[in-house]
Amino acid sequence: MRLSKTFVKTLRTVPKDETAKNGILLTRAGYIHKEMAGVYDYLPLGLRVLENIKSIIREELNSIGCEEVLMSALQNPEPWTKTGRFSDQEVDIWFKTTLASGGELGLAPTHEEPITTMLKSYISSYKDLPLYVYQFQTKFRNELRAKSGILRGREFLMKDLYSFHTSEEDLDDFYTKVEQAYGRIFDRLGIGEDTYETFASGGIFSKYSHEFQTILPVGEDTIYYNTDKSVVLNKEVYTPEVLVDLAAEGQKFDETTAAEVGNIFKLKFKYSEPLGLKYIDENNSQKTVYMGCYGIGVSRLMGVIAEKYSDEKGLVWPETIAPYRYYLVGIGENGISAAEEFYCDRENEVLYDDRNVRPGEKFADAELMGIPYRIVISDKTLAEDTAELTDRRTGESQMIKISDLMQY
RNA sequence: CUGGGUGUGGCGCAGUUGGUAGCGCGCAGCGUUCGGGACGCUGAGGCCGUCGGUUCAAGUCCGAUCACCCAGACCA
Repeated sequence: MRLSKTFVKTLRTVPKDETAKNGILLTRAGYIHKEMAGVYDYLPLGLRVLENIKSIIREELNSIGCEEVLMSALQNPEPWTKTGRFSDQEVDIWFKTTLASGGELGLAPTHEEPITTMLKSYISSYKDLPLYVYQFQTKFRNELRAKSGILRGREFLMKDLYSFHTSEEDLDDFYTKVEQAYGRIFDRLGIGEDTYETFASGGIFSKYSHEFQTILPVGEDTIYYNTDKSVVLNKEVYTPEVLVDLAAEGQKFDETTAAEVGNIFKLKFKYSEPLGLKYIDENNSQKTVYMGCYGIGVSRLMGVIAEKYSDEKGLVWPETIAPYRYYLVGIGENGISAAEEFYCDRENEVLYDDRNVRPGEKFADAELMGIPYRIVISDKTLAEDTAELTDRRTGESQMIKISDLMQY
């Protein structure tokens, strides 16, 4: 991308209505634009980060046999009524609206009901199972109070995966596969070190669920962990009985705040039963499908990573999700034409600052935007037949041969 | 939802005892600059969140309402 051609601009001042670091930096660097509280637009750079996060998740889920779909955001109340979840007393974060003809609609806060209902059209035999279906989808939740930049929005992007099985053992097996896939995903996103699989309350049909919590000062959850972090649990289940359950009684636990980036549930029959998702087994008898669900907050992850990877100068994206790998600056007539030559055919990995502004401004924006590597080609470096390569994270520069650079 | 705070050009702000809006950044033009957010000159851009009231006169006073921020509660 040529910076001279995009509508996005960086801001020197801190927006008045952002106080969380992720909101401030992402806004200043031109990744997001706020529409209203908890509702954001993703600009070209922000969209690329989101897409990079999605790609990593997609690769890992596809590798364990998941299939991607895209379901509707508008919700027919009927299946939700069957599970009792269309009630505002049950689920108090619905956005609801009416059809021109008078009927009521909801904007999906999650998708257990519609996917269970949808798959009734496709699952009839044990031969159809297991099945793992996921999507990246905008969810709507009418939060009483949106806050913390993109960490807690009313409209946000989520990956939700649902699995369907003929037995509890099969559900357990797949659940383990997802746990492992999630571990790989968070590693690749650069937050593996600080992300813990955490015991949390499980709802009606299973004792516990698991959350993936990333340690973060502005996180909304409180978690407890033992000395070697082999047992980590959410405050909501930090009770003597649970510690006994986990064979961790008497151990010393420390407290910290964390942001929930993923949550996995063994639903079993919670939705398949009331919605009638059944199959015929080998003996020609009707059985109810076992289900699991597995979420990852995609837009929240972008905020969490922005919070974690940043310094006083701006963002510092991990290479795996950075919108571009290189930030290119040409200085002087010859420097600029060499930069043009390098940029040619590398539009997808190079953010080329071809604006007619002074170098200092470009350097400042390169740092604010958090592009992993900055390449500067100037008449001065060309005199040595080199270009300067600077690492955003360490700030260290090295001179590389122009001929080597052009090989990249 | 409870408590506190804030709404004035694209962004950040000032605006006195009520008298018809100003600064910095940004933006446009010209010139000088050009490896760490340069500078000079010229210029464009706002019925002051919204509605109502008081007044000869309201950004300023009164009432209502909406939005945004923070803390808390809530978070299927």
